[in-house]
Amino acid sequence: MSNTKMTIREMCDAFDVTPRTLRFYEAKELLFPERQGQKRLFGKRDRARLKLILRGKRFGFSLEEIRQLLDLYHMDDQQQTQLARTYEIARERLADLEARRDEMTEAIDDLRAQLKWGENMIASVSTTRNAAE
Amino acid sequence: MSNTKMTIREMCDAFDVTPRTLRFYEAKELLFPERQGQKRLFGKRDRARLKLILRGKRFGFSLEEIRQLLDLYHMDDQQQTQLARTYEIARERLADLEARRDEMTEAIDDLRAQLKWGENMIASVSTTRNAAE
DNA sequence: CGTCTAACTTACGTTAACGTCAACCTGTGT
DNA sequence: ACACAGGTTGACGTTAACGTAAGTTAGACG
Repeated sequence: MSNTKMTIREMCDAFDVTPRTLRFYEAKELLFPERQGQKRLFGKRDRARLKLILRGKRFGFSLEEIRQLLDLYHMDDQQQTQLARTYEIARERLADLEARRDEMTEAIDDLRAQLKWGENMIASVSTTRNAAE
Repeated sequence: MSNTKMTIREMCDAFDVTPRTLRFYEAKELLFPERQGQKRLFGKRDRARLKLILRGKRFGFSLEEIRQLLDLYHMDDQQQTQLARTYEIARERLADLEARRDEMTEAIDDLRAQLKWGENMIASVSTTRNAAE
């Protein structure tokens, strides 16, 4: 089930990462698996976190930056004092993301234009093939 | 002017990078400044390249991946043989970028929802402030 | 000519994010 | 009881992307 605790190997298979990576993330306080004896058990919370971690990496965030982002998703209790502060950080991050997405859209448009140019090139080359010599 | 060759320092000031970074990029064959004596001179082509490099980095691409992307923008002559192949790679990259942008949009929506929740939290906290004790 | 300044080369140092290896524990099957 | 599969903790190795320091060279200027 989706609410079952998973072993480290199940996690690795599910998310395509190595055990070392999961232990590393725990050491860096990005994940907090329970312990049954000395073995790790990853619950729903950690799976959600890992998903966000991997997503963040794809966006080029460092693990440290990701850790801060994760805290935003984790403020279910306490932290009333820092709540407003955290909220502000979240707004900045959002602005960040939006700016990056816009820039990415720009890049996509650039590349599209480049492809258009490439198509013409290919067409030109195939029609001019042996008219040069 | 925009078509003047720039010294390394001018480049650094313009793009906010260090000399070491520019030399490093040259060593990795991402940039190809001319040489006047032993000094480097960066022309329009290298400025365009550097812009794309920095953009790529913001998207989380490695320098090696960026180098391949740059080659797409550089096929002005020769390479007729590999043109079609290069074109295919470019299409894949484009699909890549679009997928990432979509995922980023998803992340943005998630974060927006989270912020909404945070607003309610803040409101709730400030009205319930001393009703607890 | 001497000295500055800006660039250069060479080379070793650093940080992040894991990989890899050795040695130990522990539950399960035979 | 014994082996073994799967997990664990160090601890050292590796790669990417530069930082940094030391010594060299080349043109500008008083």
